[in-house]
Amino acid sequence: MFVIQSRDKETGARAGVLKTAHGEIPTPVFMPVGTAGTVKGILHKDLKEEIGAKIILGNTYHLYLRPGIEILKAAGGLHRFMSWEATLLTDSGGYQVFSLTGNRKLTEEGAIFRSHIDGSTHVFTPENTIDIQRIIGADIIMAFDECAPFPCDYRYAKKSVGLTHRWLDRAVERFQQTDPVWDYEQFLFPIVQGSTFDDLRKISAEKAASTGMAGNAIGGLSVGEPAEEMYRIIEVVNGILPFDKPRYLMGVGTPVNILEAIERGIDMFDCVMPTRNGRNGMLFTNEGIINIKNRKWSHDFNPLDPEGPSSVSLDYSKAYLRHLVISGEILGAQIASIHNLAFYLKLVGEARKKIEEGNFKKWKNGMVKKLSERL
RNA sequence: GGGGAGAUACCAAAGCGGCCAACUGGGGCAGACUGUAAAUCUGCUGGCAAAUGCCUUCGUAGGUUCGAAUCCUGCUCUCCCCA
Repeated sequence: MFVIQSRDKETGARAGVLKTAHGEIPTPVFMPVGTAGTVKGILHKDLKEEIGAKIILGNTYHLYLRPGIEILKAAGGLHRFMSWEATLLTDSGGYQVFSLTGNRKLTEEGAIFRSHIDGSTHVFTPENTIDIQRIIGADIIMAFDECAPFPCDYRYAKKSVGLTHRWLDRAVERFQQTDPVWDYEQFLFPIVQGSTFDDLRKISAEKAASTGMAGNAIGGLSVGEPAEEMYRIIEVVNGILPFDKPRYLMGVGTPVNILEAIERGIDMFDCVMPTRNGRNGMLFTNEGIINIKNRKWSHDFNPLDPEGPSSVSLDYSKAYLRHLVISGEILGAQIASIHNLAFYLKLVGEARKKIEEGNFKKWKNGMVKKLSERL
């Protein structure tokens, strides 16, 4: 499902292509997050044409609660339900184990959740999250894990990793014993955990690799730890994960985080930052990061981004977007999201090009400096 | 002409003797957000020192009181009802 096409000589960066039943995806790739079966506020047409997305995410926890698997099954799976014919990846709900602390209880069997919608109780297990993801029908599905918080003491991290590994065995077994509900192949990715402890991360990477799945993911990062810790862990883990399989760094991150991770051999990314932060007025541009709500943009009638990653970046001015976002207008959220996503996709696309051209390192260093700028 | 109600910081609106530089909304300013419980959340919003402090504010001019946005008197203005 994955072919590496070129490698950077100075770094661990690589360019490849990811193949699923719903298309070919050049890597490195950024995957917009569409938790509830929608990248909030964005039409699929814009996702494809303006942003250039070939793969987006869905979330098992959210889709299971609403609309529910009965409807998703009746609809013919999520692709059909949401009319998205390109590739889909679903997270298992593992992250909700982390973010819904207080509404959940962990046991050996799985996680007992309280629905954030109506308070009802549900249980997620490694097995039923595979079953649910079979029905949802994403091309790439994730193992159910525990995403440990940061900071987290060694004892807890070790215990947590152990649980995640036992859950992984069960998920792989269920995955191998079942067939896709729909007529195409699905791939299961294990998730490496271990907090910020190198030895735990090593054990976890070995565990993930040993499953022989088509790709691997690194979870439990960008949860509050310093960026340098994250980069170190990526290096440790990528030293062990199979080289010829795709590596997915879950939930990361800022443009700089992504470039640093590409340099260390990551192929896939997802993050809510371009959409959520965009809705809240944060814009990633070729000039630097801007808070469009700030007064200083009130009379700036220049395009959002003169280098225009998307047409909206050129069609609308900073002053206009500021007005829309401050007024709470829906269009503001849409324009900001489209622009930011296009920016992210273009950035990783550019990284790919530089890897192929053999001058990734130099380009990356220049970009990191530029992208750290706060305007 | 007669009767009644009210004037509070950018706006709206509480407060009706000390705990009031003054509740709360809105607006304004800034910040946060990393496998989306998020079109959400947080802080600040009289001036100056910016920590404990000091100074000027509640239509206006006086008064009562140890002490007033809060009580009394005059004045100005606004709104409502009846003629």
